[in-house]
Amino acid sequence: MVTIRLTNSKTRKKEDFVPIDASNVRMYVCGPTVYDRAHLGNARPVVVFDVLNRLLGHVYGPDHVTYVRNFTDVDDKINAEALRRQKAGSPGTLEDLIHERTEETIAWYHADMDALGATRPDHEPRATEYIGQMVAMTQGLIDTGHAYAVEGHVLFRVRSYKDYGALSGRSVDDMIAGARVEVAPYKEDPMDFVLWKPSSGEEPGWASPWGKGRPGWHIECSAMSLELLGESFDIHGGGLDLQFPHHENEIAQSACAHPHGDFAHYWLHNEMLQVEGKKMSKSLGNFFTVRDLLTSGFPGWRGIPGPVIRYVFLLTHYRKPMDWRQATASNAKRRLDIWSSEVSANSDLKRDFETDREGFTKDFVGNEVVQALSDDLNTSLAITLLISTGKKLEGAERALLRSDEVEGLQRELVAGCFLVGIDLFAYGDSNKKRSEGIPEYLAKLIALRDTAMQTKDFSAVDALKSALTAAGVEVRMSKSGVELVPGPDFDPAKLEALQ
RNA sequence: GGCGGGUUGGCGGAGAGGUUACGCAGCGGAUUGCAAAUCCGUGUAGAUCGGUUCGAUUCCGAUACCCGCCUCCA
Repeated sequence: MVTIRLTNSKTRKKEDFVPIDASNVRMYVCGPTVYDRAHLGNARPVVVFDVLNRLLGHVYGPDHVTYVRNFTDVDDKINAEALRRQKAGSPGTLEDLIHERTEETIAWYHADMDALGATRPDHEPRATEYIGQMVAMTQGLIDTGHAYAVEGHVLFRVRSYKDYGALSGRSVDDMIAGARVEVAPYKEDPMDFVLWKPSSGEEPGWASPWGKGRPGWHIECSAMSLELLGESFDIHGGGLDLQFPHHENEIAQSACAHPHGDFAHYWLHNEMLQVEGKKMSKSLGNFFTVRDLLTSGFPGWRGIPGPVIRYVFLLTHYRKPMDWRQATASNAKRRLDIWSSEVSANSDLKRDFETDREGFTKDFVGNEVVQALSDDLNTSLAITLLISTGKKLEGAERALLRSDEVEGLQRELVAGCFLVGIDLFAYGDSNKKRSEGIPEYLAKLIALRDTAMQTKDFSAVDALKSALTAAGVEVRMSKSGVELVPGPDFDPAKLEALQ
């Protein structure tokens, strides 16, 4: 069996991955707060841990991996949006509006992440469904002296956990030194963080021993991972920005509430996303959602297919800052177009793959690709290997191959792509859909060109060619024939206008 | 101020203590009604300084610069 190696934030080292129970490998990843559309940065951990989930499934069997990713549906921003809607005249109670908002956002999230080829986790718990467990865990922490209730709040006593700060490499004293921490008069120590806080009149709240209130953010993940994965599990993932304080606080809570468990054995953190070299932010004007990219893309484009976005993500190792750039996306699209056209004509292959994608992948994925992914998710190297497989199917080399060799390379390419979450056939099919209407122009162009070859008058050919180019269709002519390829800015409406 | 990460050819981006990464762009050639595309070939590297070594871009140390986190932003 392949040994997976992962960089563990807890030890800062790349380690062999040894599951607690190989028949049930367990992973928890912090999910989104569902108050609005996911932006591109939100998608990075989704793709990273989706690849890991697929790899674990490949190595241990899909039925032997449990992947949990939560929805945080208790949040001030959600409340604010619901309140705004109520004031704008939306019918229903505030609670209805909150529910409406979270349901809507979760549906968006699913649609957007599905488009990126991310498999849905086995469990997607919502914080509001685990309030009882959070209250119980909080009470337990009070009982053992790790937390205290004051003025309707419950606070975690940071000094009661000696390893606090170990994950992020800080000491409580250092943190206080440079600190921008909220100093509330009721805190024993400025670093103490909230487990439960009171809700005012119109805010949503749940009954608790400390009055009507709601859980703190950190306790949510501790309670949900305990419920679904147990006191000890294998992998905990999330963005690097969550390492402190969120993950540090999770560890403190879980370790103190369940001193006999180990909580997570391996902590994985993905680096952040940048846009054209800068941090994505609303003030810089380079902020966009996944949906924006899927439907619009770059200026002049008409949407970027999800697999193309995923491919761009895969080009950068998850522990390095990733830059989202138009040039990279263009290259990615081109590569996927080439790959899908290389395999799309093989309908037997398509049928085999679509009958059982996981089984097909298991059987035909290249060993080197699995090795690359197993080495701390080296997706960039995996892509390089796939490029080299793809290259063998192009150009002069292909002519030297026997048909069974071609078939073998095609299988390897399809399987390798699927292991990193790209379905080449589905991608090809959606491309075909986009280019509906093109074939008739192809026929027209060929006819015009044939005539022109006789008459030597190419004006009609050139006119149609530039019209097609203007509509975003790339025109490729050679001795062997004419090919029309829709580009990212292909606009069917402009094509209609030609008639 | 504290903590962490990074610095590879024009750009992006890997592996390996000694042997071509790779992709894009560039350049030369083939092909082409023109152009694009395609095909063949090809140059360029590892922040700085020091150490270990027969030999380091790869290991160790220092310096410089960049980035992130320390704010319920993934």
